[in-house]
Amino acid sequence: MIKQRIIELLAQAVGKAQESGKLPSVAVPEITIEHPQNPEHGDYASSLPLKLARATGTGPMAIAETLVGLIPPAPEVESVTVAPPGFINFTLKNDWLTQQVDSILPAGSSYGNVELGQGGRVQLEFVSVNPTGPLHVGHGRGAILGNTLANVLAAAGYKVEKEYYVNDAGSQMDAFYRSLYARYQQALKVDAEMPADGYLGDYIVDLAKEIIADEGNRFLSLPEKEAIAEIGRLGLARMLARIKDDLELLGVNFDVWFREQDLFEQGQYDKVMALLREGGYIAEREEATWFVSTALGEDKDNVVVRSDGSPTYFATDIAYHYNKFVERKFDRVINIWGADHQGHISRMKAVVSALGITPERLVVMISQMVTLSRGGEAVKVSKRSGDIITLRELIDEVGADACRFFFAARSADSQMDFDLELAKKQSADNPVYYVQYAHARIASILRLAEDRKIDYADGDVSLLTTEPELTLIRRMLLLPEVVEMVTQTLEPHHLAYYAQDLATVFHSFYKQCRVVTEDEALTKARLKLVGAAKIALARTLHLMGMTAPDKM
RNA sequence: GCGCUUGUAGCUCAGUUGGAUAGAGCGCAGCCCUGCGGAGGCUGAGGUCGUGGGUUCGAGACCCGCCAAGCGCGCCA
Repeated sequence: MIKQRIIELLAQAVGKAQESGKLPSVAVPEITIEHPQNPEHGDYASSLPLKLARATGTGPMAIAETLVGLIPPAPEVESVTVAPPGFINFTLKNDWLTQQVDSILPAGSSYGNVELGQGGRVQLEFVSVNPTGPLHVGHGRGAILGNTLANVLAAAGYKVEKEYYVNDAGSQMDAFYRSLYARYQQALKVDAEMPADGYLGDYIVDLAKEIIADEGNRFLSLPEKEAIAEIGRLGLARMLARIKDDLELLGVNFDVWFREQDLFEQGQYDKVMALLREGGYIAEREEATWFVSTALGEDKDNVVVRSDGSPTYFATDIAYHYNKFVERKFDRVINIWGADHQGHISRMKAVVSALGITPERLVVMISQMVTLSRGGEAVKVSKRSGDIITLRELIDEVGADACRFFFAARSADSQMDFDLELAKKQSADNPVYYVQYAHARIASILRLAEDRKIDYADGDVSLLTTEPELTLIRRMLLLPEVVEMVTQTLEPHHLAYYAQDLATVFHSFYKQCRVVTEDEALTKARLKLVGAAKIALARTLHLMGMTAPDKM
């Protein structure tokens, strides 16, 4: 990557300066470069002299001059200049820029890949909604966040595994099973009351009817406990299938669906509890079993086994994370949780370190709340009451691509209001279409070239000399940097902004430079250029899980 | 009360981890179709970056206080 190359050039200059004594041998801060906002300042700029000035007690301008004199000539770089109060500005060579078109074209759908991960194994666990009801829009946000991140990490050279943790044990599932049983009975004209902690949504009624259609009334004759277990199993399977369908509509899929129940059946729960006990992290008190988080600096201890002998969610989550790190040996685990789980993070980190795992290997991202409104009026959301806007309704209204873009374009840690009216309205004039339109326009140009049987494989990219052409190339070259940034910050929203930026630059180029003209040589060169732009746009859209249409 | 997150243009949001003149989309006021897709291009108006201090060559970003919003602080998950 060119960015890395510039950093190396700078590092070399610093090394030489210190060797020759032109620069005191102080510790050199990490060399960073950035894109100046003013294009007159070149393609890359470093404020290294300003930072070195403090440590060396020398004037930043003098340091900058010294370094610039020691930067070796490079085929990529046109000029290196000093600018007050102590910046070093790099400008790239035009021929080098145009040559990049010839390297993007063969890269194709792998364009944008970087080697950061070195095959490190990363697990991304996200959505993981209790299968007690359909997904709603907030879950969609987490799904898109996780899926986009997975795509980017894979592009950065990590081995990524996407996982959905199915909470098929625990009291909430129990309430779901009992609710379903009550609805089942009611549908068969048997007097039954909904449990006090039951789920009231209509989808349970529908589920009960589906089960009756398939299985009839045979569960009525079973003892209640057995009937609930049988119906529960069927309901769970159906609920999971619906969740899977909804996610697939969004283009989100998982490599592993991990069942909470397995932690018990495979003995991992017992194993991890024994480990914690050996480590002295377990205390018995008030008839319950506690994880002594306070020993690790937490505010309070947490119950792992209730006084009735049943494990808490926290307890199984401990076993689950033991499984991730120790049994399955992921180098890094990224969990995406909803904002309401935020209080769970620090005790999870504490318990991970109690198990002897470096807590830095666990990253928990919080996807903030999505509130809903209709035309500015808030919509209350509650799964219990059944008053929810489902993810599926949203997809039906605005389409999967718009959903993907809309959610991915916002940073995870600021909460967002989703105005359903606005989302609909925006779908006619949405950045989604702006970006996809750029791709379709290029496809149209390439179709024209094909119709006219123009073979541009031998196009000479050095003919691309005008400002709109070079700007477009510069923007395409940013994609690997964006992939790198998203990988480092775990903030996929940069991708959405890049997509818009790239599309803007293309549309502007399109207005100023006609591609297919009488000038055969220039036509071929520009066909190569837009071909490369198509590759960059398509890759960006695909990383976001969106389609890159050739026609709209 | 304590913890996490947020506060930037009328609205929705970026701001590359402390750099040069704070940006985009929508909306608003205009302009541009003799040519590859006008779902487009161009110009303009619009900002005490919640607030008060501090750190330094330099702060929207970092530290402290305050204000406001959301979430959390269960033997729920």
